[in-house]
Amino acid sequence: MRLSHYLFFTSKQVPAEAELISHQLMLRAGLIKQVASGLYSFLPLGYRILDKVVSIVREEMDKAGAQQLLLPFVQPADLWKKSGRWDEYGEELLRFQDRKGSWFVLSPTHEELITDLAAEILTSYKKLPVTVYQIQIKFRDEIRPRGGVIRAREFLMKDAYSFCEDEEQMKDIYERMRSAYERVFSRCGLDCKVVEAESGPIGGDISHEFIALSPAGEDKVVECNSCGYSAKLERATSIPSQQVDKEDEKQLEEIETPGVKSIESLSSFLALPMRKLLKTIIYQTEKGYVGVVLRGDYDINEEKLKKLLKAKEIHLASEEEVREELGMEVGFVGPVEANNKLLFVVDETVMQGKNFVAGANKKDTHFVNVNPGRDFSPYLVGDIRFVSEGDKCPLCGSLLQVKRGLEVGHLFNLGYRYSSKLGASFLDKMGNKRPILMGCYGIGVSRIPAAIVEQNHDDEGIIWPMEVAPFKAVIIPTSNETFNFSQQLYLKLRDVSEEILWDDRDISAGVKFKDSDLIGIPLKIIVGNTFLKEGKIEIKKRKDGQLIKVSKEKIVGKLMELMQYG
RNA sequence: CGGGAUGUAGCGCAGUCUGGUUUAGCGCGCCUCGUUCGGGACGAGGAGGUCGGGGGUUCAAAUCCCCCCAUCCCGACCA
Repeated sequence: MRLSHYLFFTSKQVPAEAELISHQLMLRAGLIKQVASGLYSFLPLGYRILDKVVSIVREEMDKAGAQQLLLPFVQPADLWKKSGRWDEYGEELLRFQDRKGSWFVLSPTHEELITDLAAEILTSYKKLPVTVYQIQIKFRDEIRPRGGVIRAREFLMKDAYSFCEDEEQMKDIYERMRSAYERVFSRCGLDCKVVEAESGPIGGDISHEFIALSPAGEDKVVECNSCGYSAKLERATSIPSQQVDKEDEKQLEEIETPGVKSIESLSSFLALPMRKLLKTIIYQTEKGYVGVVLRGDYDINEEKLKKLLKAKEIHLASEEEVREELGMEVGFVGPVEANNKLLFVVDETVMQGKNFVAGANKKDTHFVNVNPGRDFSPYLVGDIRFVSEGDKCPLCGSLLQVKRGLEVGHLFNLGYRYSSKLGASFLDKMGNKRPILMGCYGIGVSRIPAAIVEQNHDDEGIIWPMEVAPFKAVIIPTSNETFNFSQQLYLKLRDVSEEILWDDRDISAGVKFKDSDLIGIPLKIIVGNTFLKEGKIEIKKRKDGQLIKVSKEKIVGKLMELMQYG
């Protein structure tokens, strides 16, 4: 491809709207262009990258035995009503009417459609198991799109669905998908972690996420360097940093704390570390009000709380509710002498401590030397906190680290949630009607290029791994004297690979070098002074700057080798 | 949804507070000519703007007021 007529542009200036390095570089290299909030065009260079990721995904899915199909982007509402998600999905689901007034949605995901399809076709155990996938546009009306293509509203996703007879088949396919994912991400040049995850609104119990580690990531991951334990922060457990207080239980005492409402201010007011304070938070649940008690240095994990309580809906009680219905004072809430008013759920770390400070349920008053068991009794004790830096690994006891990352892939065992609601069942060997066991496996395809850039860049720009680079090499003539030869070389190389660009633009060599490095082309084929003096063509690697000189007779072979093995 | 900010040429910005010689500027980019030509060259000339949209105030509005739209950032209840 000759660059002089290629639809691309580069920019020295950092676009004002871009915060993340990947977003900035993708805009500066002219890979993407924003159309509206969360909507992006992929320009030819960017599209070639995306297309390579798509090919990798397709190859690995096919190898794993999945069959590609294509489901519509626009779906009728009634399927969503059947599955219950018309009401559950919320405002992220974009709904609209056609000219006849029928309701439709722009697909945020395709479980409904695929289950409906499976219900019709997969009626016998003889067909199972089956795995299908598609690479399709999705639309989620995100509250706040951010980071360019990292969190866009319209995005490209690979979603696969498996249909199994039983858990044994399910496990087999789940594992096959998992190793396919490992190959996909490693071919993309991504450094990924597999972590235990929450399945969120999609449903299901077993779930793993593939996280590309990056400080720009939106997700937090807990990991142990010595035994390899890793999990999403929401799900991670730990051995608390301070195990058991050895001190004696002291006399309960009331103290005045005028206007001291937050843990931070209480900590500095009393000159005590946050872990010696108790925070008590009141939730409204379908079982009534629940007081949640945690050490001051931990944050509450609502998902864990929900599970422990076996509650469907929980939300924080408002200040008015706390004051008017419970007669407690916000800022000074505590578990002591309050068991008659509400139940207390207590984090396990609290039970190991002694002589805490807690709210006295009176304005401007706290108790000191509060001891769990003696001064209040919990209704439930469990792990309801987020792991924090400095906690110890639940498996081996080493220090845990909290890191950021980007979710690029997700595996779910969906169970029977969709098959039972949408009537997808099959007849087993015995002639019994049973619901199909489903799995669902996503890859955020259009987010991958951004994740790669996050992990592969330097001050000059992007450094594409060979397999996803938009072009593998660019021929750069540095002067008029070498232009003609560069053209001959281009014509010759064009016959063996369409992965080579020819920078035939009438501009100075410096600009060509800079552009090539910004865009991230792995190899520069430089035809310049060295060619005029020594008859040698230079090949310079983007990654490490290594310079290789070759004669024009050997250039094709050497290039083929480098393009294949990097 | 709450808070903060921004909207002026393809991109990055100044001008707005204090309305009037501003024909609305500057840098990058773009076009022409010449000199350059191995890491974002230089000179000369040139094209490009309904100042986000609508309404209002005024002799006069990019500038003041009202409404709308768009975009970005932070937060979404940790008492």
